[in-house]
This record gives sequence, structure tokens and C-alpha cells, in this order.
Amino acid sequence: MSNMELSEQELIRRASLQKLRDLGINPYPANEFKNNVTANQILTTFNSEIPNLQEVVFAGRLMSQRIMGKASFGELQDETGRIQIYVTRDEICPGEDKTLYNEVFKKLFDIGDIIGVKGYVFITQMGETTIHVKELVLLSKSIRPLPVVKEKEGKTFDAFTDPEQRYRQRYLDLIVNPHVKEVFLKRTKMINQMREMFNERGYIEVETPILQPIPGGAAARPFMTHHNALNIQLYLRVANELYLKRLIVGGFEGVYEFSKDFRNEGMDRTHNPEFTVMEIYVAYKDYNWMMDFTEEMIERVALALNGKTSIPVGDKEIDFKRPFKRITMFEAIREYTGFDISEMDENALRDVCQKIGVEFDNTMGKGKLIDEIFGEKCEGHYIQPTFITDYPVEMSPLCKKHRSNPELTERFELIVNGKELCNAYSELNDPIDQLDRFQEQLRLSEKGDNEAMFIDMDFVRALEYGMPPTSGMGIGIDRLTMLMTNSVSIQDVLLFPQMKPEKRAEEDPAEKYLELGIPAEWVEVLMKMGYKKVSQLKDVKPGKLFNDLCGFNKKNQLGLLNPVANDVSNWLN
RNA sequence: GACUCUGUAGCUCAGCUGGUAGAGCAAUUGACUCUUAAUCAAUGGGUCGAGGGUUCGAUUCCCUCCGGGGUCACCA
Repeated sequence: MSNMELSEQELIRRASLQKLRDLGINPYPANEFKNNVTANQILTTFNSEIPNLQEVVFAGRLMSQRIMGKASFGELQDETGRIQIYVTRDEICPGEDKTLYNEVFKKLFDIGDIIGVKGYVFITQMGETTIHVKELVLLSKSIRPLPVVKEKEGKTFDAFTDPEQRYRQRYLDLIVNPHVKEVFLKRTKMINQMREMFNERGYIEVETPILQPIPGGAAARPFMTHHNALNIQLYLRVANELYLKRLIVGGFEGVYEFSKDFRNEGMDRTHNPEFTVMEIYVAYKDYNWMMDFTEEMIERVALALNGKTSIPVGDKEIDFKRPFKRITMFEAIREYTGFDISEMDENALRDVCQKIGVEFDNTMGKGKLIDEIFGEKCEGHYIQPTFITDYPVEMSPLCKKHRSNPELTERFELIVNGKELCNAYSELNDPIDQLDRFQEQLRLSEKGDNEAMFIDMDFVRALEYGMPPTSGMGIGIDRLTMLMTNSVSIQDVLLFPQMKPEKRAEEDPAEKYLELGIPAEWVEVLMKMGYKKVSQLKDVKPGKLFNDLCGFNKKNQLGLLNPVANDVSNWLN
């Protein structure tokens, strides 16, 4: 990058970097820095009466500096928080040479630098726990200014809030917005809790293919890719369900996977093209058992994260205390529309849609119509955790038929805050029924439903060898995190949410300018002046360009030797 | 994809009906040995997202494009 593209503050920091090197200070030292304490440890364990922590070694990022002549305060931030430091000239520079304080600490250190200190902990007159610094060392120089966020009495000033920058440059967001880190710590804690619970029960964590020849297990548009050596089309998985069930066939009796899935669909507050799902399959269980299991898991997570089962979400309070409400889909529809659809055929369902104002078209079968009614009229009403059970068979091609009604399946979804959180089945293990259902999906697909499933014949073959009765459950980890952290957007619970790539203005490579006989140093100047492409030079008058170049050189004090007017007109020919 | 709001200094934002831009913090220089949004004084910093149009003149009005937010559609 040429210096002309840098801001004033960046130039100053690069100059500081050079001055540090000139003073014999390596701005990026290689050696280990043996810190022995964190900010949080100091803040929570220091006792001024003993006193303890009299030989601390601490490393962190300099977040503020308050210089008062021969003494200074600053704040260092590590992973656990911020701690104030107190630096005096004569203590870090005991001899005659005061350079380390006057030059290095006061002038060459900037907000954002990573530094290490040695000293002892004390409490200032203002009551702030502080490290009294006796030694100071630069660990990494920051040459790009950080947004400076200030805070007093809980009020934040100049908060760094631009969503675009926060998501694109998450590292910045994490540095200056401490609450952001909390969300991701909770996310990890949540996953750890779940993993712990599954492991306690002896279930096995497994990994299954992300690149799949048949994107099965869910009806969604997949991302496609190509394998060169095999010369085949591959898909990024939309689900891992069929692979986990193959493992149940293979004799594992409890398997789970935290799975990144990919769906080539729209993006919004609750959808990211890649997202995380936890799926678990347990042999010899049914969906009733799985409801109990799911309740236990979610209650446990809520307690671990927040110490209580009840959590604020938006302007509501959601309580994850067991047991959750259970209601069948038909009852739910009756509750919110007044219609009993349990005996209705496709045409009767269309009438109902008409009457209650639910849009539909002719590609929709019975299952899709019912789902549409539920989605439009019921789902949003269930704020507290509610299991919706017994979905129509058409909507659930991988789910076992209901033990008491072949029109229905043994399926439940957990709805929280009006949105689906979990999906679970008594898994279909009848291979002949499974193939029929796949073929029915194919017919739907031919009818125009582009979300119907692909047929995975190897999966059917696996079932033919025999799969024990099994219950499986999938839960959206991103959405669970949103609930548990009261986040409104999926982007707030993903460290690096998908964004459109940043685009830089188009510009010609330097060679194109050099070909015209323009010296390299003037190419940079032309670019900076706005001539990003050689074609832009076409209609420029040589005299004007000559004047502009000289003027730019002078104004910006580039110190270049001005070109000769004749040369400039030669460039333009 | 549609509608709508939005893009001005490193950050947060002003900028009326068109006359090439302001503030606070940050930065630079100086003063200050217990400050904490430190304080005080001075100084510098901007192709006002990109391109085109109207105009004597555009950050401002119009069009196109590129980012981003929100709402809706899509997401069994």
C-alpha cells in the first residue's frame, strides 16, 4: 500500500513504529511473555490489607491513557476485562535516561497497542484497583487507530455501533464492545452443557460428511460444488440426518453431531446460509421419550447460562421450566382457527384456507396446506415453550407413522417465541414405507414443489438391513443462542455472519500506466488524484494535468521532482 | 426479489429552501506526580460511498450503480 492511501493517524503510527525501531525496541518481539494474572483475578482477589498480588505480570491492550506530566494512568484490557495501570516517570526510568517514559510511553505508545507490565497492585485515592507499574514492555504495536468508546456511570459515549463494520470486522467489535464477547461465551457454554449431558449418558459424538452426493435429510436448496478428481457433482449438506441414522443401523445406540449445515436460500434476521444444528439419535426410544429429554436439555442449558429457567426475550419473559406445554397440531389449529381439520381432505382444506385468508396454490398437497395454516395462524402465538405434536404424514417423509392414526406421524416441534426451535421424530425404520415416502416426495417435486427431497437409495438399503426403533431430534443452535442471549438477529450470535464481499473501486494495474511512459512515482499520484483507469487520461489537457501534478506534489509535500511539461504531454499521446 | 431508510474526519454525529463543510472524542504540540468521558491551551485532519445529469455553481435536487439497516416475500 502506498503511503498516500493512509490517513494522517495511520502515517503517524507508522512513524512511531519506525522511531521505536530506531530506539532499539522491537515492536513485534518473538519471545514468550510470562504473564501470571488476569484483570478479573486482580479485581476479584486483591486485598489491600494483606496485601497480596505484589508481583504481578500482566499483558493486555492499552485502551486509554491519561497523562499528567511525570505520572500517568492507563487501562489495559485482557480477555477477562480491564485493569487500570499507574506509571510514573522515575519508577520506570530510575536512571538519568527518561526516554522510556517521555518518548516511548507518552508519545510512541498508542491506544490499541499490546503491552506487558510488571508491578504491584494497590488501590488509588479514588478507590480504583490499579497496577503500579515498575517495568513496561511493548508486545505488539497497533498501527491502525481503534474506535474510542468511552463510558461513565454505565452510559456509553461514541459507541461503535455501525452494524456493517461490527459484522465485517468482528475483531474490532470484540475489542471495543465487551458485551459482544458475553454472547459468544454463552454460546460456547451452552454447547458444552449439551455435549456434557450427552456424554454423561454415553452417547457418541460423531462426524459425518459435509460434502454429500445426495443432499438428503431435509427439503432445502443446496449449495452445489464439483469434485475434480471424481468428476462428480457434490452438495454441501442441508442436514446430516440420514448419515446419523446409518450409524444407528451400524450399531451405535446413541449418536450426536454439532453440524454446520448449508442452505442456499434467503438471508434475514433468522437465516444465515451456513448455520449450526445439533442432531441426536437414540435407539429404542420414541418421540415421547425425546420430549422429556429435550425439556431436560433446554432447562439445563437455561440454568447453566442464567442461573434460572426464566429469561427475558425482547419485551417478553420466557420460562424454560419443565414440563413444557404439549398440544397436537390439529388441536392447535382448532384453538386458533376454530376449524377441526382432522377429517378433512385436500379440497376441504382449501376451503378453510380461503375462509381464514391463508394463501395457497395448486401445487400444495394436504400436508403443505395444513402446514401453511399452522404457520400462518398458530405458530406465532406460542411464546412459552410448546411441543406441537402429530404432524400430517405428507409433511414428514422421514418420520414414523403415528401408532394410532396412519394419517399422522410421531413428530414434534418445539415452538418458542413463535418460532420453531427443535424438530424430532420417532424415526421411520420401515424401509418399504420409507421408499414410498421418498417417491411421494418425488411426485411433489415433479408437481412443482422445489423443496421436496431427493431420494437416497443407499439410505433405503441401510434401513432394509434393519434399524432399531429410534428417536431423533434436531435443534437450531443459532436460534437457541439467540433466545438464551436475548439477541434479535442471527448475525449477533455468529462470529462471522455472511456478508456481501467488500468491493473496491475498479482500477487499472500500475503496468498500464508504466506502458505510457509514466514514471512509477507519478502513477501513485495519478491514482490518488482520481485517475483510476488509464482511459480517464484520454481527454485531459496536458497543460492542466501538468499544473495539477505540480500542485498536488506541493500541497501534499511529496517532495517529488516536478515532471517536465513536455514529458506530461508525451504520456497523454 | 419488492418497498423503505441510510452512507459526511479514525469513531459518534450536525450541516435549513443548492454557494466546495462543522462539533465532541481520537490525533499532533505544550503544561500538569492519585487520574478515570482527566483537565487546560494551541494545531492539523475531509475527491461529503461511486458514476452520470440539471445548474454559473451539487454534500444538498434527479437518475444509475455499490455497501449497510429495517419491513415484507422466500426459508416443509
